[in-house]
Amino acid sequence: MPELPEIETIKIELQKKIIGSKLTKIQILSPKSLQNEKGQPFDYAQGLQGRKVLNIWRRAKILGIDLSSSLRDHEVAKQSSTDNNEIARNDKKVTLLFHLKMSGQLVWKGKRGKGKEESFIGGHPTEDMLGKMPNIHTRVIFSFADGSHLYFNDLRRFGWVKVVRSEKCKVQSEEVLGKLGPEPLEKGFIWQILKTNLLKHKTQVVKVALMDQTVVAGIGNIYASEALFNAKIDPRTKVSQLTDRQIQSLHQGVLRALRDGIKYGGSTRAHFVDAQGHKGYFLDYAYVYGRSGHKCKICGAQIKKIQQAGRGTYLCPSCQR
DNA sequence: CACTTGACCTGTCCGC
DNA sequence: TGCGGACAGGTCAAGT
Repeated sequence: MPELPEIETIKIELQKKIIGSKLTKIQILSPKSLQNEKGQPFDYAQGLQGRKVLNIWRRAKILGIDLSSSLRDHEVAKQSSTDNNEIARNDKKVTLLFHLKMSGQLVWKGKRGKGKEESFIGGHPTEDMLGKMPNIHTRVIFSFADGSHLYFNDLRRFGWVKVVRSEKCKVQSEEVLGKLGPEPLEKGFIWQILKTNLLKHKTQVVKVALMDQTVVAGIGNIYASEALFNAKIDPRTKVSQLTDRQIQSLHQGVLRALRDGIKYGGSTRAHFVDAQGHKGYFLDYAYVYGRSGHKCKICGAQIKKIQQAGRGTYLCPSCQR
């Protein structure tokens, strides 16, 4: 379920696990999944070996892992293209960018302390989440000097990992990150900003505008439905019809949905220790998403599912009007 | 220009 | 049980 809260949780957990670790090996099981800045296959994995994890960050739904410059000199691989060598020059810092899209997962497995096996998973939920690793959906494996591994799994192969120059991320270049609006959980995201950005899409329906990454970064189909429920706004309302008061509620609704997502989705599902496999995840706590036909947790009315811009939207016809 | 649809992939679930 | 079709959390390009 990779929207902002899931990526945020992965960020926090991975920070605990791999900052300072040295990359020893990268295995590419699906060549299209590991890309260079241009989106072409990155075939110079050797250029990443020996680098250390400096920092892990998130922007919208993108996770970034900053790597140091290479500690050793590398022979230029004969088979690799010029482009890829340029990106992974051994004197330059590089960053791994991850986008999980619909079905991506990041799984970390390793031993900490006295040989105790630990695992962590974040992203799309599947039944046997900690089953075999790697499995048939594993696309890239990153191995570290301490014997731990980070697995990038992606059933539908929409997701990607990109190797980019760190300097491009510092300036938040559109070229590598895409066009992104404000980070909703940062201080500067006040309701007036939401209003200004929404009003650039006056004719659109509010739910569709909320999912536009240039309006607010990181909201996908689930949290858009949940935020509108929290705000008691009908998702079919045109942006131009919204009152200031409604935009204020929506602003609060967005924050609440995302924070709850981090609280529940994050901690209950994404954090696994000793393969204990908790089953609950954010959708168990959702008010409307995925609950069509069920009773509204607030008023008891039947939750309805409609179609907007080709995507499912869930609402409570009684609470949201 | 604004908005919708299709494509990218592979899997699951539901009805017949 | 088997089979076809609809559907799935994201995003970009192409089409209307």
